[in-house]
Amino acid sequence: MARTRRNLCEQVVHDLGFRIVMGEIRVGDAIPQEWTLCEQMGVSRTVIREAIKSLAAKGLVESRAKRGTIVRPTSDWNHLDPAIIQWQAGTDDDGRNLVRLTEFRQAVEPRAAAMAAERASEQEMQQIREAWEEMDRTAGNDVEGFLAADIRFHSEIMQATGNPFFAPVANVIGASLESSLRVTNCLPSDNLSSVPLHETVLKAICDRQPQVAEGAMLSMLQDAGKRIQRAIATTAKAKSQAPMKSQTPKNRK
Amino acid sequence: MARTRRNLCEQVVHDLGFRIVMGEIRVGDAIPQEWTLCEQMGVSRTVIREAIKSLAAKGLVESRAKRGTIVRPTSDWNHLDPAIIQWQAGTDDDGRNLVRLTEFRQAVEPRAAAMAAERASEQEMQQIREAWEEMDRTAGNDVEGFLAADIRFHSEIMQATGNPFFAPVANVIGASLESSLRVTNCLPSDNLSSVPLHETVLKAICDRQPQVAEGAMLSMLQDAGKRIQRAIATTAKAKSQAPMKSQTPKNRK
DNA sequence: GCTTGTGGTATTGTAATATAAATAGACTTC
DNA sequence: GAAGTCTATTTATATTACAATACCACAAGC
Repeated sequence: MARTRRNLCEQVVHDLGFRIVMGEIRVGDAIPQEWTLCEQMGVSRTVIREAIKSLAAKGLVESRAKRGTIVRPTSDWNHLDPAIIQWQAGTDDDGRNLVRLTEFRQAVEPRAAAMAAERASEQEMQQIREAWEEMDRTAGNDVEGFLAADIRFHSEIMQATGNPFFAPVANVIGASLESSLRVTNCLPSDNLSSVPLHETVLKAICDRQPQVAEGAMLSMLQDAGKRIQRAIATTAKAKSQAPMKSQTPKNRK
Repeated sequence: MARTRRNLCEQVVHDLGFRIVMGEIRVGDAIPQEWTLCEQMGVSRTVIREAIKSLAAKGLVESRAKRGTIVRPTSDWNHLDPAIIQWQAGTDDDGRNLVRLTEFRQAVEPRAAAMAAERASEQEMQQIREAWEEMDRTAGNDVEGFLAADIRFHSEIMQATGNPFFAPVANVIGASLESSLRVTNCLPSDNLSSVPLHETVLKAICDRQPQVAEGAMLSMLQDAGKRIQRAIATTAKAKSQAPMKSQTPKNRK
């Protein structure tokens, strides 16, 4: 699916990675051996091997001579790797993954906001403020632009913690917001309500009030979590109400 | 340095990765080109390329034809990757990295403990309990064994959240505890005091008391944080007091 | 002078092939 | 039947060749 990637290797990584994450190859099982993959995908062994090295670096697989390349237990996967998150989002038909993403954010972001309030530099506060201004500008009309600004707002806060271990959380935020947009299927006007919530967090950080920032971030995320739960419940109901209507094949352009 | 790794590629990954993380090659700069690395390390281009693919998968570098392979900004690094954490620990001479590790744990683990209390399965609770029993058994005599059990205790809690996005946090925990052991340089008897703290967390999880688990985990980590701060302060003072005494080469067996 | 195009060139990307090392599984030996 | 040995298969490494790409310098045109 999707457009051709920058090079062959990335394409193979994406293809194999997705097949593993979606469960086509189960944990502990071996993926097809190198030559088989070469023939299946029409590329040289060099490309296959380099792709497998990429997947191994992400913790997805492990290669050993003669035994083949086996899929490692999911607890070893680097779940915060952008690629893995993307592949998982692609298999998230019932929104369960989105719930987990949000849950993780609720655990991490409040404290991160507090830390940002404690020691964001002037420049970092400026970055956060600019992201918020962009949200304010695009709310109500430009859904794509608002999404990008929203992601940037939260990512800048992670940056402002001054602790690099928070950086990978930005990947979760991005995936969560994108996925959320798809699931809740909201109107541009729905964004308007979240602008003041973000403003509260922004002000608390700039005023160096960690407690306030933490609380505001938490309630913002809990609010988002509730919206997602509602959206999932309704789509699940819609599905169970009309399970016999083939697959709604019509209005897909 | 260190013993030879499983294969050539891993050795090269480790070597290059460490050089990048320690800052020998700065962000934005290009690493030596493939042939140069081949000659420097005495391996074929195949090995170098596969190693670079590994590093690229971890977000450390990015290759483009003709431009070379450049080091990506640190915000793109997968800071929760076990290898990167290990390399960073290797450059952490002043304990600043350990402080960051602990800080991150303080942000994540309390909520994780609460989640575990909410929905750990019987089996998961049993795993946590077994880890604690192992801590109890080794405290006071077996430093290595206690460390392993401690790591397992916290990792099992991450597992018990039921949310895979918490899994990579286990890497931070492992590195933090190992590094902490080195920095605080504690006696086996010092472990005795942390057993009851862990027991409180264990009991709260098994009794399904999220609030209690969260609070207990937080105070445990704050306690650890204080100990680390103290240890760093004293070593820093020791260093500044005697900066001319070559490198204390003596009592290292 | 400045922009735009054009080709040379160095570097990574891909391919093909050969050989080495490792190991699962069959086989042999006692 | 247990332990060691052999063999075949698969990954690991090496080598070579060529393709694609993008930096750079130089030339052409405004």
